[in-house]
Amino acid sequence: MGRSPCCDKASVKRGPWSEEEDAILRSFVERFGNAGNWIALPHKAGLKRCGKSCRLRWLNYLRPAIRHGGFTDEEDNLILSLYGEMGSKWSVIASKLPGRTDNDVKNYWNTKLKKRYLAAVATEATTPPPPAAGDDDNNPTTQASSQPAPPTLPAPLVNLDAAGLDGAVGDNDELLLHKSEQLYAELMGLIEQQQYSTITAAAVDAATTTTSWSSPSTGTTSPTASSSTDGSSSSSNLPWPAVDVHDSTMMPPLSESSGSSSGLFFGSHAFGSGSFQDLLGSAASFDDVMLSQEMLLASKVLVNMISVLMALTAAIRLDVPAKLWARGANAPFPTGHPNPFVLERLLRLLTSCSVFCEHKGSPRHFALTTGDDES
DNA sequence: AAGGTCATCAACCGCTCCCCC
DNA sequence: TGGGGGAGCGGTTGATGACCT
Repeated sequence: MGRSPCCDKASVKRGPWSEEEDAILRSFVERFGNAGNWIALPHKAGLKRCGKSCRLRWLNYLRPAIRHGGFTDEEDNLILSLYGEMGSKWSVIASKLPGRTDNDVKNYWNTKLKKRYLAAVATEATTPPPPAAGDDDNNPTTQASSQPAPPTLPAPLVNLDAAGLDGAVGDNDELLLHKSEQLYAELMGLIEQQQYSTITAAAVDAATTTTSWSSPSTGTTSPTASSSTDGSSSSSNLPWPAVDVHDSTMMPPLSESSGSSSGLFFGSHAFGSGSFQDLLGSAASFDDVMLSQEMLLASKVLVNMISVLMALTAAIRLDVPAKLWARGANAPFPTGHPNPFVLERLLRLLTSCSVFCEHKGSPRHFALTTGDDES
């Protein structure tokens, strides 16, 4: 029992369209549109084609202002970014690219960009885990804020060094822009992943009633699951506390005034008294966060990391496109709970940003320092 | 030169969404 | 309110050409 087919497949022509058929379809649609019904259009136009086929042919090929091939680097980056943000929503992605069709974008992804994307994932999979807990010499926070030399850090998700960023970094703005786009895409992917992390409703309710943003150090709960040295192993079962990530008091002051340092400033007022630095120091080994059972704290680390990463990736964009910036600032924040795996990855991504800013020589790497340093 | 392999992309298929009756 | 049907979408297929052996 299936639904009836949209057309009689025995009586319609299939396969590539001829120039004559294109001309008939183009002429008809330009005069009458789809006449209110794509299914009926081929009969009215005198075409021996399925209505769906006519629609597809018009939308993907005959429609005016359609561009085929020749994707620019900017389009590549946007597709990568949007894919990381929303996945294979090709129609939505195509709508952001004037003249591009969803079919074109989908094909381009499958034949070109997907390989690049998978290569990045493969590179990430071969990188070593973050250093063990208590290895203060590898604390990225303290070194990024007080030492000019790049610290010894966990391997970045996006291998910036492999792209030749050491040395004459400032000479290759295109590369820098590309890398920042990669970071941004990775970040949006993490946010999406975070949104799908699971937690029981009971744990949510329990945590919500016992935690408070204003006193992070006291808002603790005891997870029933044991801590793991592998952050990804038990993530879906941990009863992370609820945290209202839409609470404006938790948000750093994102601003579009990229020319002003204050617009990218993340002071102690945004994170609580120095909590970001403290947390990042702890999170240099994510296990520390787990073992300390400072679950609420960890929740805030996640949110703050996302905020900082958004600003960082926007800051190191050399031209900071307004639309991208706005998208970063307004992107939906996770409403779930920190998945340890995601948190660990975020830490490493943040590390990448930190190193990147150091390489870039950007004065904005103060984003990794405390608010007190800026005043 | 011929056969094989791979990349590309137009087109198709089947499903879901959503509007209308 | 529920069902029918068109529109739209994402995944997949297949034809074609380029490249390799």
